Order: sequence, then C-alpha cells, then structure tokens
Amino acid sequence: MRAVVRVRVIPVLRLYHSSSVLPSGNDEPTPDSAAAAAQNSVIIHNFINYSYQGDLPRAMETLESMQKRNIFAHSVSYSQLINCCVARRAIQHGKRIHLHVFSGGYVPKTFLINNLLNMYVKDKLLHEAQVLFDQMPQRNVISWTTMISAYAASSNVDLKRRALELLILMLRDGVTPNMFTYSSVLRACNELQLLRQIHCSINKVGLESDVYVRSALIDVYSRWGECQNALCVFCEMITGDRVVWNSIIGGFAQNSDGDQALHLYKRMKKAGFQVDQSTLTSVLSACTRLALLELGGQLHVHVLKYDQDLILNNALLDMYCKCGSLKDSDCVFSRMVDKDVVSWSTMIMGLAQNGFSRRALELFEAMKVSKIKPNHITILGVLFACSHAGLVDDGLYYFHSMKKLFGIDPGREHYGCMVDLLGRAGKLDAAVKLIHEMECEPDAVTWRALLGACRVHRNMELAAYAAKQIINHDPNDAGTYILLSNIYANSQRWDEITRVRNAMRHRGIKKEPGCSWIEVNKCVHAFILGDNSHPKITEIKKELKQIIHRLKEIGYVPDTNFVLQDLEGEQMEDSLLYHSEKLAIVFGVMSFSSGKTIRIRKNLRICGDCHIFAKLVSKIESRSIVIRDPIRYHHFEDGCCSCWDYW
DNA sequence: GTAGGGTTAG
Repeated sequence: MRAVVRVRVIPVLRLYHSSSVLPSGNDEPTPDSAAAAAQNSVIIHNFINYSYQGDLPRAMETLESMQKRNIFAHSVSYSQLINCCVARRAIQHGKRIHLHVFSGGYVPKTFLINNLLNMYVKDKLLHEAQVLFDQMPQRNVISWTTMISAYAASSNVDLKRRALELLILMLRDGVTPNMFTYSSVLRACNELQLLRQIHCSINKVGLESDVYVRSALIDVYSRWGECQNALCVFCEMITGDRVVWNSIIGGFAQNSDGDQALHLYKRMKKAGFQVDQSTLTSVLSACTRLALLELGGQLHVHVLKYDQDLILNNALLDMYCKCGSLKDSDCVFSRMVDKDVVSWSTMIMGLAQNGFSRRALELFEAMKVSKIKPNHITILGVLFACSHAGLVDDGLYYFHSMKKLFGIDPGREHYGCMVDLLGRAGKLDAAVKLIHEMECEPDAVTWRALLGACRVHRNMELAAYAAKQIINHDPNDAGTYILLSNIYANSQRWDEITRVRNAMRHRGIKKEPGCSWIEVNKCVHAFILGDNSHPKITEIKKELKQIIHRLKEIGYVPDTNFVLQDLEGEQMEDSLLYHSEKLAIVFGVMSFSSGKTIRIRKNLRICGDCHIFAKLVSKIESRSIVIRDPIRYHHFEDGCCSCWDYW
C-alpha cells in the first residue's frame, strides 16, 4: 500500500531565507559567484518543494546536485524527506540523505538525527541506529526513547536488557523519561522487582493515567502472572480505552482465568466500548479453557466480521477443537483462506486429542504438501496422535527423523510424548531407557508420563519411583502424593503412608477435589466431589441411583481398581458413585433433549469406572457424551469411546 | 520525530 505523505507546497520566496546556502563569505559577490549563488538557491528551493510534496525521485535527483555543489538545506526539509523514506521503506535513499547531512561541515539538528534513528529502527537496523546514536552531540528524550523502544521490542533477551541499561544512562544524562519512554521500557522488564520500581517512578511523575502506560503496566504484570496487580492498575482507571480493556481481558485469558476474562468482557461491553479482533481472540481463548461451546458459538457470529484475521480464526478453530466439536472446527479450517503453522498445528493437535489420530496424521501429510513448515508444536501434535492411538512405530519414526526431516531438535516435551507413547504401549523399560538417554534434564512432566503408564500397566514399583521423582521436581503436586500413598496402601506399607501424609501436612498440600463442569442454557453448573450445594443435587443423586440400577442389569460392575482409597466394599463403591463426572452426566441427561450432546469438562483425568459408566449411559440413553479431561477428550457413542479404551 | 492489546502442547 502506498503510504500517505503530507503534501504542502511552500512558496519558494518564503523559504528562500530559511535555507542555508553554502559556501558563503563576507566578500562582495562577483558576478560569477552571484550567478552560482542564485543557481544554488534554485536547486535548494526545488529540493525543499520536492521534499514537502513527497516527490522522492525528484528530491533525490536534486540532492545529487546539492552533494556535488556541497550546498545544504535546512534540517526540516531533510526531516520531511526521511519520513517519506520511512513511509515508503526506501532505506537506500535514507542512507544517502544520512551521508549527505553528515558531510561538508553541515550540522544536522537533533530532530533530523532522531528521524534517521527512527528510520534505522523501523528497518530493524539496530546496529546502524546505535552507531548514529553514539555519534549524536546532543540527545533529547525522543532520541533516547527511540533507541529504548527499539531494544525493548526485540525478541532477543540481551537486546531487551539493553533497553533497561539505556534507561539508566538516560537518567544519568539528566533526561527525564516521558510516557513514550515508560510504555516502551516496561515491555523489557526482566525482573519483577524492577517492574515495581518503574511502576513507582511512573506514579511519582503522574504518568499512570496515560493509556499507553496503563496498558503496558497491565500487560507486563499479566505476563509475570501477577494478575491481581494488573487488575489493581486497571481498577484505578479513570482514563481508559479499548486497548486497556483488551490488555486486562487478554491478561486473564492467558493466565487461565477464563471466568475473570469473561466477566471483564461483559463489563467492557456494558461500559460501551466496541470490541475488536483482539477482544474476541482473548474471549474465545477463555471459552476454550472453560469449554464453553455455546458462548463460543455465539462469538463466531462476530468473528465473521473479521474473516481475514488469521489469529482470530486460529483462536476460533482451537475453541471448536477444545470444545470437542470437530465438525465445526473442520468447517472453520476448510473455509480459512490463509492458514499458518498455528492453524495446522491446532487442527492436528485437536484431531489427536479428540481421538482421531489417523486423521491427524493425514492432515500432517497435507500440511507438508501445502509447504507450511512444521514447528516443534506441530511435531508434538503428531507424536501425541501416535501415542494416543498406540502407533508406536509411526511415533518412533517421526521422533527419530524430526531433526533430519524438519530441522527440529527433540525437546523435553517431545521426549515426554515418547515416554508416554512407549509407556502406554506397555514398553515401560524402553520408556525408562529413553528418559536416561534424554539430552535435557527430565522434569515433572516427563516423570508424570511414566507414572501414568505405570498406573495403566499396574507396575507399582516403578510407579513409586516415578512418583518420588515428580515430588523432587514439583513438591506441591497433590495428585502424586495421593497416588504414592495409595500405592503403599496397596502393599500395606503403613509406615510409608504415614511418611507421605506427614510430608503433605508439613507442606500444607491438600488434595484437589474432582470437579466437572457442564454448560446448560448459557449457565455453567459445577459439580465438586463431596459438595452438595447444587440446587438439584437430591434429584440428580436419585436419578443416578436409578441409572446405576439399570446399568447393573446389563452387567455393569463398578471398577474399584482405579481408585485406591482407605475404604472397603460398599464404601469404596459409594465414593465412586458420586464422582463429579457421573453427577454432571446425569444432570445432562435430565436437562437436555435426547438428541443433544452432553459436554463435560473435568479438572482431573477421568477414572476407569466413570469411563465405563459413560460408555454404558451413551448406550442405554442413546446419547452422545463428550468428556474433556486435562489431557484428552472422550467421545462416547453407542457404548464405545473414541479413545478405544486406550488413554 | 519517540509508545499499546490477540492464536497452537503439558
């Protein structure tokens, strides 16, 4: 797109006196020198006019004559021309102007050098900008801010640090930062302590009401996971705009607090602010985390307004995948004109998590044909697909060839996926061997993958070893303590149980109760193990008992193997009976007409008994049930699950 | 002449 350049034709006569015509002397002009001076003036005036008109080719042609004659115009004209170069990305012309204004004893004004700095920065030529900055005889707040914002915007950590160093040098130089400086430098903050110091300085000089500064503060606090601080900055808001709202909504959405993000979204609309692509992307991401298909579907209507927005479409695609509605995600994906690596990776992972591994691998092949280069997350999706479908050979092939085929080194997460793949397939020894071969240090996630396999394949000894490793890496992982104590309970090692429980008490770790959520008529109902606060809990429990009774008639036997507690017989069965997902399923059966899919989200992985229960309910009630646990999705239909009991 | 927000895994 051709940039708009301000056109202002300045009368030649008025500008005549503002330009410098060099060389000049005190002697009386000779007729020859008078003629030359007149000619020089004409050249300069042409240059001034071309610069103001944005006629870059003619201005550059005239500049050549000026260079030959060693004559100069006022800095304003060069400044105008430099801006024209920036707008048209004509860096080569800009470099010629740079050389010209630093030759022949001409002294360019600070604002002109600032323009040159800006030109290099916009073209990401940081080195050139820094050299020029170092040469500047005088630097004002704009010179410093231009450099600081350039470094702060870099993705390189060392360059970001340079932005903070420059801020210190700027202060030492006696130059006071302004709102531009603060909103830039905040993005380079690499320490929370430093962020707090800068925040204090901003308050001290009263710049916190600037919307740019405010959105930067919210953004940085959110990035540090300090959502409450971000919210404080937001709540102090007297002045605010759409971006400030987007910053706070995005902050909560990215920090997995979908409820708060949605709450703020409602407030934003109520306050009369127009939502845009960024708002919708964050809100969709919140719906994704909370598995709110109904609300997500309503947002889809607004997304259509921005049908060319790739990031927004990717968020929509992910929402449908993560809400287990593959028909909708297929539809969005096929309609997307532009697809990037995120679109493909989202879809591959979505298919894999929903149990359509073969389709995920087929899509990966299609991606290769489309010439979009896979990244490390794409490969993770591929490995996940292999892992969850028991495709051990395919998984090993992709894992061993990822470096050669796609130039991607296997990272910790790829090893984790392979441990999972081998472990699920019962190859526990190979999984342990792989952990020992890892080039990077295994972390809690890696050991958790092994632990999951140990549970499935009932290898208690190895499970205890893996659990200890997890606790070494993540001493607050409640689930692992519980599992470890259950493993010891199984072998009746009471002394070990006491040790584990003491450690939990000592560290103040409490078991996270199982929780399931279901969206009914735009309202989310939560079911928590041991909590009877749902208004219809009595009816639900009554209905559940009736369903269990019917299931037992067709051969259902509660599977107590998955839940090892200090309970026996009927007590253990009872504890299984009220697992949150069972209550949510029954509530779904009671609330929805028979054709509607029951969709449930869980905070913990589904247990074996609830898995059998969901399969049988899907059969006797002729219902589709989708349960999303933290790892994957289970689509229950006519007594079968999409995971084929391999999870 | 210097500054802003959004998407993919576990």
